[in-house]
Amino acid sequence: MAIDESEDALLDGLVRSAFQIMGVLTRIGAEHDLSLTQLRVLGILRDRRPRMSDLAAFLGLDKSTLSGLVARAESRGLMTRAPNPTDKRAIDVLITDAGRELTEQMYREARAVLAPATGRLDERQRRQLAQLLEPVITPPLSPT
Amino acid sequence: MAIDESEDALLDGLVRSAFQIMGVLTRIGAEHDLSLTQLRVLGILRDRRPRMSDLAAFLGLDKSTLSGLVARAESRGLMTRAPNPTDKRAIDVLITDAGRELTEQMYREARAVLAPATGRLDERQRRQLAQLLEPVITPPLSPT
DNA sequence: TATTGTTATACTCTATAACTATA
DNA sequence: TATAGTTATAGAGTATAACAATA
Repeated sequence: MAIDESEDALLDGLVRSAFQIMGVLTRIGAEHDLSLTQLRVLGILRDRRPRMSDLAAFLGLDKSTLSGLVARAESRGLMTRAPNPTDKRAIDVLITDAGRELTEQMYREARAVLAPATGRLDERQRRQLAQLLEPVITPPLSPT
Repeated sequence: MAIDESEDALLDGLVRSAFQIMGVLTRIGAEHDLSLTQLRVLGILRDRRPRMSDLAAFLGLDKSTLSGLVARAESRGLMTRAPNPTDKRAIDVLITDAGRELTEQMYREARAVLAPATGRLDERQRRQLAQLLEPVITPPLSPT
């Protein structure tokens, strides 16, 4: 079987861009006393209201890890817990208004920090890059 | 000032693909008892021999953090430390043969895990995606 | 019985501060 | 004086195991 160079080159590019993006998000999160995972959860909660166990599964974390993470964010007023309407065992996780505002601010900061990088592409190339990434990305949690 | 949709869409795609790639690398690293950072350092050392402080700066970590990280990897035979030839204060970090083999194995594993995702593009699209990512990526440490 | 979530515990990663050696 | 690296220490993130409540 022949070696597929295009896959190697793509993997390399994806990995390097991933580390770069993670570096930016880690720093922006840290400036607001948030871990990368907390920042990620806030991003997910912007348009979803998952139960604890689904969120843990999607993040690849143990449910006990999420208990602590949500508790810390809740004590800061960024997330809330609410009983799931249909399953009395389950707890839904929700973002608060303050959490939403903070998330959007951090997103704007990330956009500004990465502007020099994304600006090396013209608008047509940016659209094309976003389109090419789309099929590669795993679908996120279904809404609800 | 008008909102630039193409930048928002691109940022969103980059962030989501970054979390996906990080998830894969984190899991593969964990299967080999390596943290994501250790995996990343091994990747960097494949073709570089940086001093501790340059590596720490590039990774955005404190030098004390790197001391521990390299010590743990050294005790497992994956990296080595050697005095810098020109500055007696400095220590260079090198990958060992065992470290190189492990790194390449993990890279192959990542490639296999991501094959279903990258395979949703044809070869021409993969090349195009890799090319579009290139300008966005921050240049890594200069060799040596 | 199986699943959801929490708590107690232990380990790893990370930064800060204090120190030694060299520039 | 400033820089390179190490060590001691403390805080946050994570998983495992044991538990209570519900399906």
